[in-house]
Parts: sequence; C-alpha cells; structure tokens
Amino acid sequence: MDTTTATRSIVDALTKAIVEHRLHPGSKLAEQKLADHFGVSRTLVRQALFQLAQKRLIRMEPARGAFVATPSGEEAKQVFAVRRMLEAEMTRNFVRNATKAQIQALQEHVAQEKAAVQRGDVAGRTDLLGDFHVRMADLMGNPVLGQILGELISRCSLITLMYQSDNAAEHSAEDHAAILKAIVAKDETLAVQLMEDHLSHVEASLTLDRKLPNSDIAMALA
Amino acid sequence: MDTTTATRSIVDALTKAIVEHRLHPGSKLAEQKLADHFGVSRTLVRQALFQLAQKRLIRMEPARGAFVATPSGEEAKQVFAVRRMLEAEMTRNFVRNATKAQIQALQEHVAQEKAAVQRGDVAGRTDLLGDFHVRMADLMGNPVLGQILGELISRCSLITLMYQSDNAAEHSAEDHAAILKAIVAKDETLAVQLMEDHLSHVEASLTLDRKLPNSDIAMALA
DNA sequence: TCTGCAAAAAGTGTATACAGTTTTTGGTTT
DNA sequence: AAACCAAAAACTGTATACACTTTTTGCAGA
Repeated sequence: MDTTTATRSIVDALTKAIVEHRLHPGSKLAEQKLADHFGVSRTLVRQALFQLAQKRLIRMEPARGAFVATPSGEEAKQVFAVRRMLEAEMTRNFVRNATKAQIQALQEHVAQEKAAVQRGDVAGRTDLLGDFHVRMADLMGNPVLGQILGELISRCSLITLMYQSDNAAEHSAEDHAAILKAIVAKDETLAVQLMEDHLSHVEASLTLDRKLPNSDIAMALA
Repeated sequence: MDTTTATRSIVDALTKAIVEHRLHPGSKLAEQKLADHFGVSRTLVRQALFQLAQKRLIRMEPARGAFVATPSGEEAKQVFAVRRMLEAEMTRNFVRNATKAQIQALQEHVAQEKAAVQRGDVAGRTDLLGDFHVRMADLMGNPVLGQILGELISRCSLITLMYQSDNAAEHSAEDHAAILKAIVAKDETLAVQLMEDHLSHVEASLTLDRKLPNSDIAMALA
C-alpha cells in the first residue's frame, strides 16, 4: 500500500467521501475537477482513481471516466457471505485469545455506539457501527485480515446506502453489545452464532432484490 | 478491475512472471526497462506497478522504485490464517451446493494434478496445485470470494518460494484427492476438516521462523 | 590497496501536451 | 414543438518533459 503520500491522501479523501455518503453511487468523478480541487495534476488523481477501482469503491468505464460504484444486489450478497466467513472465525479467535485490555477497548467502543444512538447522532452512529468490526479485526493482530475486512466493510457502506429499506441499523448497537457479552463470558459458540446472526440480520434488512432504480436514476442525472 | 486493456495486460504479464517465479523476491522492477520491454511509456507501467503493489505482489519504496515483494514469515502466517477461514467455509458450501458437473470439473482437475506429478512436471504441477483452490472458489459462484482468494493464493506463491524447506508440495495432490472424496461422499465435516488440515500442512512445511536470508541476499544482489 | 568524495548517470515523481473519444450545444428540418 | 445532425467543448488515454533523488562511477588521498 506504499504509494507516494500525495496520491495516498487523495485516495483517503475520496474513500471518506464515498463511505460517508457525500458522494452518491453513480456520480461522475471527473479527473480535472478532482485535480483542481486537490491542487494537483491529473496524473495523481488518476493513480488514486485506479486504486479506488481496485477497492471496488468506484468503477471506471473505458473512455467514459470514473463513477462511484453501484454494487448490485448479487454482489451485495457475496460481500456479506465473505464477511460472515471471516468474521465468524475472527470472533472465535477473539474469544480464545483476546486480552482484558482488548475486550475493554471493544466495551468502550460499544459504549460510544450507545451514546451516539441515544443522542440521535445518525452520522456518528453509522461510522461507529462499521468501526466496531474494523476495530475487532485490528485487535486480532492480523493486518492481512484487517485490510480485507476493511475493504469489504467500505463496500457495505455503499450497499446499505443503496438498499436500505427500514432503518434496522438501530438494532446493530444492541447486537454488538450482545456479541461482546458472549465474548466476556468466553462462550465461543454463542459469540460466533451471534456474529453470524448479526450479519445476516443486517443483510436481511436490505431489499437486495429490487430492480435498482437508484443506479439508473443516479446515472441519468449525473 | 476495469482498467484500460494495455495496463491490464502488463499487470497480467508481471503477475504471471512473479507467480511462476521468473521474477524473484526482491528483484528491482525499473520502470523504463519495463516500458521498453512492453513497448509503452512509463505512464502505463506505473499504473500497472501501483496495481501490483495493492495486490501485495510488489512493494514500492519512495524514490527508490518497485521490488518484487518479500513477504515476512509473520505475513505468511496471516495469509494462511485467512485462507483457512475462507476455504473452510467455501468447502462447506461446496459440499452442500455443488452440482454433479462442478464436482466432475474438480475431479478432472485432480486427475490433471496426478498426471503432472507422475510425469515429474514440476512447473505444471505447481500451477495446478494453486489452481485447484482458485477453481473451487470460482465454481462457488461468488466472484467476490474468488478474487480475494485468488490474490491470497498469488501471495502464497511468493511465500512458498521464499520459505519452502522440503518439497512437501508433492503431498498436496493427495490432499486434494482426499478432500474431493469427502465432497463426493457429502461428508461435510470431514471435507472441511481435510481442507483445514491441508492448508495447515502446507503452512507447516514452510520454515517461517528463520531470519530471511533470502530477502537480504536478493536485495543485495539486485 | 582501500577509503572517501564529487561528478555523472540513472531513476523516480509530477506536470503538461496532444491525439482520439464522448458529450454537449445550437441550429435546421420535418 | 420534437427529432436530427454537425460543430464545439469537455474529457479520457498515452506520451513526453523536467525537477529532484538515489545510485553509480571514477578519481584523489591516505
């Protein structure tokens, strides 16, 4: 991941904008406009766009340019399937190997989530709910896993935006608390089960099978 | 993954060269030399190098250039850990959902592996042994999983080159046959267990804890 | 002979130029 | 007023130019 610092910061800025829903699925990302905005040449912008394309946060169409990705329902299901595979085992390892300090770190995180929910901070809440999973991956001391999961979770941010029907995200904070409780109790199978259920629950709250009016409309008025 | 076709073919050519061990870990990849070789400008070479860096097949050092990656023993363990997570579940799903045609495709693949082993075709054998896992991922109809696994397996190609002690790879063909037998018998837990054992076995055949003489030497004479 | 250092060569990082394509614009015809 | 077409504008894809950094070279001194 060692690109030069300039492109790195462009990648980070665009990633943040996409994950935080400040750039909508399907939006055009014109190179010159981005170059002007960041005060660099198109060269660096292009490097950043290629990296984002590899992370599947944008797609590049030949001779037409870059657009914020519009993941299909099919792709969404696949992303969740892989997340379940990884996070189930991650949870199992966490129960077995986590130190008190690591558990406490997660507890503080869940407390922050609850606070965000209670004060109705939607943006902060969304951030924290995704961070819970990334945090857990990082605590496991496996950066390879951490990076893969981080990218999958970024993609989920786009997916939930496109397919979210009811705001079932509010249940997520409770799910996290329950998972953590099982971890503290060293109940391995329960913790794993709760994690799998949690992910399935999030996935089920999406309407992945509709005909994607979002994509076309967003494309149309881009 | 939609970059323009030119850079795509450069990425593929370099990936193939690295995975097939025609470019050794630590080797310098000078941009102009690659550009001359491929008959394009440095621009396209650079795009390709950035993509390879993101796939962790090369590393880029600021102002010093690109080098074929030299994964550490620590990183190798992490890659295998993630592979076990993904491939265990992949195997479980495969037992549950595979069609007769898919199983037959794998059987033919294992037959090819045996043939390569018997005729002493080391290069072909190595290819096929890695392909077994990629093939299985592709058959599952989950391209998201397929791509992640494909990249992890590419990295394993570098890892086994750097750390291989005895040539335990010969056992892999038998392992694959045993896994497939369990799949045919619809023995889910056995198939999963055999897959996990297989990956642990491959990992155990590596000497991941030595001080990496390879890396430094290769760097030194690059 | 070995060490140290300065000049030259090679290489990377970024910007710009230019060719080819796509999109927009504005007028013309039905 | 709507559909169509051509010229202009905007944009992408690739090559090249140039500044700056690293590496190599070759010579001077110990």
